[in-house]
Amino acid sequence: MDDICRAIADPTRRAILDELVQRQGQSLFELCSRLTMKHGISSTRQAISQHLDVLEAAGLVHTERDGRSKLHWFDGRLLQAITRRWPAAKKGKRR
Amino acid sequence: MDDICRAIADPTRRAILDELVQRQGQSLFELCSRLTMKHGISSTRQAISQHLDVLEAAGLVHTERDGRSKLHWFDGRLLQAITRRWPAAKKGKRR
DNA sequence: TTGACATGCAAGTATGCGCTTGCATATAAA
DNA sequence: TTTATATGCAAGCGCATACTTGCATGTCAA
Repeated sequence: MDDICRAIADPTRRAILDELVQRQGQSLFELCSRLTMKHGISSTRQAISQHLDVLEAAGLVHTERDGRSKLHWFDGRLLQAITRRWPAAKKGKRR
Repeated sequence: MDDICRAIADPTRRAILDELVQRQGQSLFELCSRLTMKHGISSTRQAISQHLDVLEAAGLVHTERDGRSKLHWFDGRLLQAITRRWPAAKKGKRR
């Protein structure tokens, strides 16, 4: 839970998740160019790679090697734990 | 969205949300003692107060003054945006 | 093999953030 | 009023972390 919440605390990592939702199975290079083009992110390849490590360690991204590329898939199942832990209903104020 | 994700990235703030879910309308002092007793958190009152400011700025906690106390309510509606933005389904890997 | 391509590793830097400390403000009781 | 209670404000410290830089590893084609 700690890893998940910290992983989505960074705006670049949230953009990476957005990108993977739009197109699963992207390589590091694909992600870098699409993040630059569509999300206005000007980080280096190494920075994106480190973000992907964080997302993978949190269980939000799964990977698979394909030759000299490494492909990435988003998996949002663990995010459900957030709304399960803190129900949305706002209880009325006591008066 | 940025405020929400950063707000739940801290373990003490997550414990505060847990406490408010269990008992809404707590004052700062109530929260401090209950966090110490039940969650093993040994932060000062000022630290908890700063965490509450972050949670309130993110819209996850609403407050109301009551004499010299300030009461706090949890509101988890904005947390729904997380699972709405990133659907849980994990698409199959392409082979 | 050589060369190009895609990623991995590691050290250094710098900003952000959680926390403490000290004092100030506001409300309620004596 | 004086005293105690509950919270607010602000400066400073230390650590975590996002980022860059440079080099290394691994894969494929010619």
